[in-house]
Amino acid sequence: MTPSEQKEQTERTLRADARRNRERVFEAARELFARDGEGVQMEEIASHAGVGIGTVYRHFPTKGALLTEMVRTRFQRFTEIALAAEQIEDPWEAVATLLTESSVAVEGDAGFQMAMMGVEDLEWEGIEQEKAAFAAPAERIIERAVEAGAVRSDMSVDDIPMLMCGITSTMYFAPGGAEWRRHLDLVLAGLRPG
Amino acid sequence: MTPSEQKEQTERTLRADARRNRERVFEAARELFARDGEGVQMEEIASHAGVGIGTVYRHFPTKGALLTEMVRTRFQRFTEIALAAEQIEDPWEAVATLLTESSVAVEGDAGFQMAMMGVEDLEWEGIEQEKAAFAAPAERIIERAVEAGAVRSDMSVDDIPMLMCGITSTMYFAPGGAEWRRHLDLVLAGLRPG
DNA sequence: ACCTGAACACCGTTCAAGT
DNA sequence: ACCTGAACACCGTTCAAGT
Repeated sequence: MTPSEQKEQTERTLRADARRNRERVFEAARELFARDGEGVQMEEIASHAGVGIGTVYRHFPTKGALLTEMVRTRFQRFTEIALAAEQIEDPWEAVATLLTESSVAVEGDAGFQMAMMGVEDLEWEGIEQEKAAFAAPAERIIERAVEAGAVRSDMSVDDIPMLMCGITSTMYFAPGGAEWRRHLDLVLAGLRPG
Repeated sequence: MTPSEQKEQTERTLRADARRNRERVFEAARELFARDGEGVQMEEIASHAGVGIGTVYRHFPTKGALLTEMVRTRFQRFTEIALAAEQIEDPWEAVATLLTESSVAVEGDAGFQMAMMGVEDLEWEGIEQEKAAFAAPAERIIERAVEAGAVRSDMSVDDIPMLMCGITSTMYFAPGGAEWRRHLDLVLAGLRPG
């Protein structure tokens, strides 16, 4: 049974009140992680969700599992962005939009920023599927740009998380500011054919 | 009294055995932070230094203070690198060497990497002097490169910590690997005049 | 089945007692 | 003056008792 099958099964079997609680816990965690980073306390998440601390642990075995869930939903957003960027006609614009929109998506979420930089060693195992779903359109965007001579010929899809991680580190270091746009500009310039 | 004057005075006034202990604690912390990151326990630092936990706290009021001291010595290394790079004749090579050597200096130190990325909010207050000492030669290197048309005309000294932070995030995410050199390559390409 | 919160474990920090 | 380590505080996690 794959993790996602297991999860679906769980969701189906869950009693209505339990499902509501699970959802509330996750929403509370998402909000608090976004606002305050990975440092929020489990007790705070519980009270924000209106449940006891034990209920948080019933649905998510560790704090890390809660983080992994949060990262999973963020990754789905990346995939949406990639699919939309693929529709852009100009090959370079597609690449630039992919990176810019992805950065914007990360901008307001301190917890996700920390996760992207690998601060805690996050459980990436539950996220393989989402990574693959993102990689497929991203790969097509890059291949098209390479063939059109719009980016350096050695650009690969593996450059994206690497560069995103760098831009994210600027967001995290200078929160609320626009310094990361400067970083993005430099990185985009570095991707042009040389 | 500036922090450094205070520190010097402390060092002078310290009893010989106390000074030796202080040094041992700092060395132990430096090694362990470098190897294992900011996660090392104070107790581990103490036993590695061969002193009681109370002695660690006698010399450094918090774990953060120990991290700040470690970062200070790392910054001094950056300044050495900048002064050496300034002697390089080719203006572009000076810039490239500055960034490359700085990256290499960060490579083996997980704790410093985390500090650079702002994981814990580090006390940067004690490090203003070291930052200024680095900024001076770095500024001269960049100005020369801008005037020679070797880098984009809007490059500034503030780009350096930003870009270093990004490269560091790659090191931290893919430790032991050479992926960060690819990141550096891209960044250097982005600095070329456009 | 699921929920709750008191209790436990772990680690940063303090402080009374020792030299 | 300086050192030590037992004790405290804080936060992630568990589990016995409740519905």
